[in-house]
Amino acid sequence: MDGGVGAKKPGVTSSQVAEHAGVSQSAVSRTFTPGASISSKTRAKVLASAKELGYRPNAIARSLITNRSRIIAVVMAYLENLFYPDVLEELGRRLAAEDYHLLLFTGFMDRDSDPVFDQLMQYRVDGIILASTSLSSDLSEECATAGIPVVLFNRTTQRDAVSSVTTRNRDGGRKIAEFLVAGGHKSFGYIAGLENSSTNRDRFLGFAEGLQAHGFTDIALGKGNYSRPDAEAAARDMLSGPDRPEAIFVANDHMAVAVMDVARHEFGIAVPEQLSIVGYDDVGPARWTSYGITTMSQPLKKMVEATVDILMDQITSGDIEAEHRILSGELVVRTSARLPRTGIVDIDGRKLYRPKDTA
Amino acid sequence: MDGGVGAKKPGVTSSQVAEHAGVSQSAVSRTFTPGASISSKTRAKVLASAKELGYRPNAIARSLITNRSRIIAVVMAYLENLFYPDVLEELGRRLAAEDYHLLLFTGFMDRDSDPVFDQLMQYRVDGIILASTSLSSDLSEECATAGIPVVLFNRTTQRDAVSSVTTRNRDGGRKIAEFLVAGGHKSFGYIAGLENSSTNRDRFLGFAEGLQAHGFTDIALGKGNYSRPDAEAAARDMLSGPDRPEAIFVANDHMAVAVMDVARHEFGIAVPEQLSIVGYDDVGPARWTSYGITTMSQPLKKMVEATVDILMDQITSGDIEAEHRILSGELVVRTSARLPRTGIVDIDGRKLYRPKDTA
DNA sequence: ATTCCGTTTGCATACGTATTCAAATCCGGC
DNA sequence: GCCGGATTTGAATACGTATGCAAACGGAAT
Repeated sequence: MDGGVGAKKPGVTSSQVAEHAGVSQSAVSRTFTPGASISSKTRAKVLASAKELGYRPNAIARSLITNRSRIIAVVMAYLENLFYPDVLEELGRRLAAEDYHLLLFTGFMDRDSDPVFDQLMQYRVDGIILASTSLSSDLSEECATAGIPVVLFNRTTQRDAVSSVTTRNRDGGRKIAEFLVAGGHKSFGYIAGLENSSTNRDRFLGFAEGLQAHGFTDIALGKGNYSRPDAEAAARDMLSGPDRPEAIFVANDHMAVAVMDVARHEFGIAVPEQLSIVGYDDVGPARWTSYGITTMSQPLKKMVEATVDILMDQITSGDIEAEHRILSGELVVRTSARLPRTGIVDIDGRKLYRPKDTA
Repeated sequence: MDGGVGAKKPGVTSSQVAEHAGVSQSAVSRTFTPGASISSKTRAKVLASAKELGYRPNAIARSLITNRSRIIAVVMAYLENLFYPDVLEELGRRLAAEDYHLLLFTGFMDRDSDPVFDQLMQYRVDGIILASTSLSSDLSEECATAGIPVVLFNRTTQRDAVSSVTTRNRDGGRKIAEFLVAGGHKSFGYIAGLENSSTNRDRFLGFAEGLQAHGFTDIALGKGNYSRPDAEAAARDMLSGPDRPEAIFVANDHMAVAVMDVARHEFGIAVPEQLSIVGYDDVGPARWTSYGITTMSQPLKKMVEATVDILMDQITSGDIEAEHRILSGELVVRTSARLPRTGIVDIDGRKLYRPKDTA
């Protein structure tokens, strides 16, 4: 139709290298296939010719025949929350180490990320990582029957078909409750993430349980939806009421920072003297001295490691059985919340909350 | 179970669909090729069969024959600087709109990103975006002869072979100098990014020029290398000297935030009363009320748009001629620097520095 | 020299799709 | 009912690589 446009140069093929080196195309292929049967002599010849011609194996053609793309699809949202760029970077590192590559899909918030699913499948990716996103049940079913491993990162689902990597969010929420109660607080608030996310549900559940164990049943609620503007609005609402809570647990640091800004600069509230704020994730800004957020850490590197482990296992074994890895974090104590009298320990530079009794 | 290892299920092929629909494989192909010659009747038949069998065109096989992967490689570093995740998200959006996909390579700092180059080329990507990274001259040459467009994002290079998208960093630096001089400051400091990056050079050049125009030739220097720890160290150094500057221009917001933390919380310096800080980028944290960094904005969306435009143009035209797009930013005035008496205008909610005379 | 076994090599084929070309079909106008 | 042009169809081939298989090779033991 359109005359003579878009001419990407052909590129050197293995046959051309073969001819130049005076060997068969098979020999060239074997030269670049680790563990293939080839003499060091012809191998040297091939490598010389390849270098001279500027040959590079065509991964596309290779994929077609091996039925392996060596590509992992990553679907990720909330990139403005620094936790996820950090995850992305670590994922890139670890996948590269396994000689896998990362096809990124962004911008699909917490709802099912079905729109990108077709794209994924068309590229015959070897695995899928869903960070802060999920998949409708029939699609995860489809992955299972297609033999493509799926790992949910920082989310879980009831469905059995897909694996997941999370931390003990419920324990984390409970620990935060213990910490705040031990700190002498008497009234509490919770600013939620997206309400239908498992992470948010579990954190709140644990928090409520922990408070209830000490007789506190009343929790002021706000909806932050993991978004900074929403969290600010929720904070304004919660702080302007007649009896504002003494302590607020915010579902993640990204929002906790926003809440702190609102409290200090819009309401002139001193943190932690007049208000305690606790977050979750232990993300970069939480450590900045302007904030110093007390927060439940998530072991990012271990989580990524587990994710890649699961994928590699399932890819090489061909056995797609849902596996759930649940890791633990620490309550990192900084300056955004009033301290309990006891239970704070100092471990290689970090202050952690480790009370004696495990309730 | 199947005895072998790693059995990804075969997947439905166009031939299977063809057989099921009672047509030829060509017909199936044409059904999924927009603008191909096919009757609506057979098209309907094919679509029905495709749906029933769960057929999805194999992008890998398609690439092999069209010589187009519809994949763009993005090499990106400094993901801990929120500017880049924002870029990434916008890139993802825009590429998806053009039905292209994003193969991400991370972790290659400002030096040439040659290590990943082989990987890129093996996947026969249709284009390459280098954000805060460069390529050695022979490799960019290789791209040119291979007909693969390359765009540098937020960097430039002398070499003609590759395109680039930047902002007027030199003008930006100069404007910041004007702003600070107009604000009555008498002594100045500069905390640099990576020294061999064009962005850093240009910003400093403009800053020095602007100061010199008003007779200031002495600038305290620190090396931040675009890294938070380095910027903190440089700030400590600069602020602990006997005559610390009244105003510091930090090469980007990511570092400016760190410098501000050090000044306020380690040295107890009031900002902006005792020290003015100006950054660059207008990234998320610069807007947070704890910081309120006065900063030169970079028009992120327009930059990304220009980047994708260049790529699409060059891909469809096949004409790889280096193109350099240079956009302009604004000096966004917040609370981290003392204000000049005049020149501040209010434009839909943002305060900008727009002096009358363009020096 | 001959035999035998292990290693290396080349031939042929397969992967799943797009596209060229010629054959087949359609449709309105006579 | 037939013709001509436009549209639609299918057979064949190509894309660049990996791999099963049989043939060729190499060297050591006889």
